[in-house]
Amino acid sequence: MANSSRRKSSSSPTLADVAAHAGVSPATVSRVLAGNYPVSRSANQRVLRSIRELNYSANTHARALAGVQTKTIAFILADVRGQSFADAAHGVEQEASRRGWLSLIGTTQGDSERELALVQLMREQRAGAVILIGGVTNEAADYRAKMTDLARSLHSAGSLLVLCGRPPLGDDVPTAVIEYDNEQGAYAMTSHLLSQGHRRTLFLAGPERQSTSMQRLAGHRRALHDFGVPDAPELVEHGVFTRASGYQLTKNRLAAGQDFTAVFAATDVVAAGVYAAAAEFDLRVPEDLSVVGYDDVELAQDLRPRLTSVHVPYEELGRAAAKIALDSQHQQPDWTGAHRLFTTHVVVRNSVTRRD
Amino acid sequence: MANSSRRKSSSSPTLADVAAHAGVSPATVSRVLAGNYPVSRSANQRVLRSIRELNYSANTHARALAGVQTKTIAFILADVRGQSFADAAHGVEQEASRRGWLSLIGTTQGDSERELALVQLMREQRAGAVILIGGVTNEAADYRAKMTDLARSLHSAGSLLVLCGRPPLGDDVPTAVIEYDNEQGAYAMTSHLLSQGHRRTLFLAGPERQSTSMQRLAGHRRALHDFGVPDAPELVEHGVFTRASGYQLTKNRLAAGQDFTAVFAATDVVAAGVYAAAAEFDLRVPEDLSVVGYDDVELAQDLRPRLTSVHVPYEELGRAAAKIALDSQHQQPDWTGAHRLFTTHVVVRNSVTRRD
DNA sequence: GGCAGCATAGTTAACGTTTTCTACACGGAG
DNA sequence: CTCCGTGTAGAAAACGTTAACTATGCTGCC
Repeated sequence: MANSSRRKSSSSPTLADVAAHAGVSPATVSRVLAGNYPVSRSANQRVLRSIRELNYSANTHARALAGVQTKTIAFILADVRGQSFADAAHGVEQEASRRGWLSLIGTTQGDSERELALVQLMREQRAGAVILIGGVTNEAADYRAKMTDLARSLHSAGSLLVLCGRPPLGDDVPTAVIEYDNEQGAYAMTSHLLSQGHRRTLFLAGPERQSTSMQRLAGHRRALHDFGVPDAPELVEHGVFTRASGYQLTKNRLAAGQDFTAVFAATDVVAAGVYAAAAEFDLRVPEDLSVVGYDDVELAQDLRPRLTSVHVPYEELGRAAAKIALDSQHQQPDWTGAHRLFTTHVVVRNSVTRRD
Repeated sequence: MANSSRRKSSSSPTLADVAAHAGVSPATVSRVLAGNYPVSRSANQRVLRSIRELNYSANTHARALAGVQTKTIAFILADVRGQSFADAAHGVEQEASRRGWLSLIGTTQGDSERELALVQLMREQRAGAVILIGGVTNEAADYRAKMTDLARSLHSAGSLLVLCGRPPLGDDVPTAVIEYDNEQGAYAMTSHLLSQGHRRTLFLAGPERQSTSMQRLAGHRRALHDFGVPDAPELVEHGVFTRASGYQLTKNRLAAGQDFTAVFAATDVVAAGVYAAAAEFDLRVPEDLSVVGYDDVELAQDLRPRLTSVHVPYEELGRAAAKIALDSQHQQPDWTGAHRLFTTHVVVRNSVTRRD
């Protein structure tokens, strides 16, 4: 009495199955579901009951194919384990779910090839918007060209590419950009260090070709220059944004003999590594070594001494990105890209001491 | 010369557009893409060139509708910001991408309604597998029934529901289960505390109806019982798995007068909150108050003193879940559910002192 | 020299929705 | 008593792929 199709007895029921079960046409079922067309009370109830009895759920792909927009927003980041990006992801998620959108997270592990592939994938999936969070690792012309193409094709498909915490692709590329002042934050932090008398600061940067890393380093250098402190290339080390990296780099430096009074870690978790290395060499923070970080994640308050850091409003950044992406849905197709810049500021805690 | 369709001049090019541009039939283009059928050298090249020139990308929805399996694995967790789940997510991601699958993360914020909706959504999206990580918040019959239905319908669609770190739904429900010994870990930790002479331990549990929280509490109670320590309901507080919760709960307790020598926090980040509260009352850890946590995330090593915690192999958990989910793809449809149990163990650091 | 077999190519029917178009009663107004 | 909205229903055409059929020259074998 129930299903007449034999071949797919084990597959999910389709709209046609529901229609047959309820004794109406497929169109009527679709209408009950959409609720955008008058359907008689009795038909409505029968359909609803059949849906429940057959445990029917619509096939999103068919639905998408028929032209219904998939309310999906994608955001792509390097690694979920980084507290800062997780915060941003949370912001995106929050804003998206508030509007009834589904959000998907994809991770690149810092690989720009994988990043391109993911954006491409999201374009194929017809995501309503794609948000890219975090610095760019690859500034090769080839990469830029490909990403530009993707931005254009996303845009022409009614979607939008949002660049969050990374440099724009160019004025003629249809993207929205959300930035925070990386360079300025580092400038302020280094100024703070200098004002406390630190003339030799070890800067633990991120990867050498990573935009976030380079911007922070640039801010640091500019402050040094403005304060008339000569550039000391030997006081810059490149690593990755992990605790292990901070630990290893610091340990190596300390083993080679300490010739700096402070360490500026590119990230709070890197700073945690610095703390660990310092402890191993029986160096007290901040008495023997001052340490500062960047991002101001929760961890900064749990380290002892509490870590002086640069605050970045990651969650808000994510929320703003989602907001722009979602708002663009109702805009004209010729909508011109938004550009927002968030500010950063130094949060002073107890990890820096005065030196003379 | 290029596109003849006018209505959709701004939309993405379709396979038919490519075919027209290359002067071949749609089928040939599809074959070039799939590479599962002989195509002449010349046709192949023309198609490839047209694809590049038109910047074509296949519509996943149409593809999925035509029966091609979407290589997508979904994993659903409460909150990306939790370090432990992020680790698990990383494990899943790692394993999935290793096999060329895309993984999507969805978050529930601990809301079981949202969890059901997400699984439903993933079922609609025809995900190859759905992994649920973390404890269940709702044990209502209604919830169980719905999740059971979803598991069945996922299974009958050739997909699989993997329950990770949460109790099974029942023997007759087609799911795979990955667990870790929550109860045993808590038992071991409380035993450790008792062996150090702590007779009054404040247990900071998670939400009252949360399986992980309840299992840890059960282990704690069993140890108490086995050591002949009378049950003290006033020494159990329920909160959530955040630093703020641990901080507030401990502060309240401390303000009311300390009648315990140790705190067992349900989670490392909760323990971080305990540290903060203790510091505010000028209590030294562990001299004045011993503290232990659960999960053994990176943070445990950054707290001072270093936190004694129960190690849970989250990343491995995630990897195992993905492995089972992906392996099931090649299995018989009547494949019976796997069940794996990971063990946990106490990692002793410096946050507990002896009491007599 | 007819014909099986093979390498290519095109036709066409799914796949499961949504969304026009039609279709048909049923009232009430002229 | 016709005619026209109006409320409700079904038929059928998209949507963009894939895959199962056909269709066509060839090559080479009896």
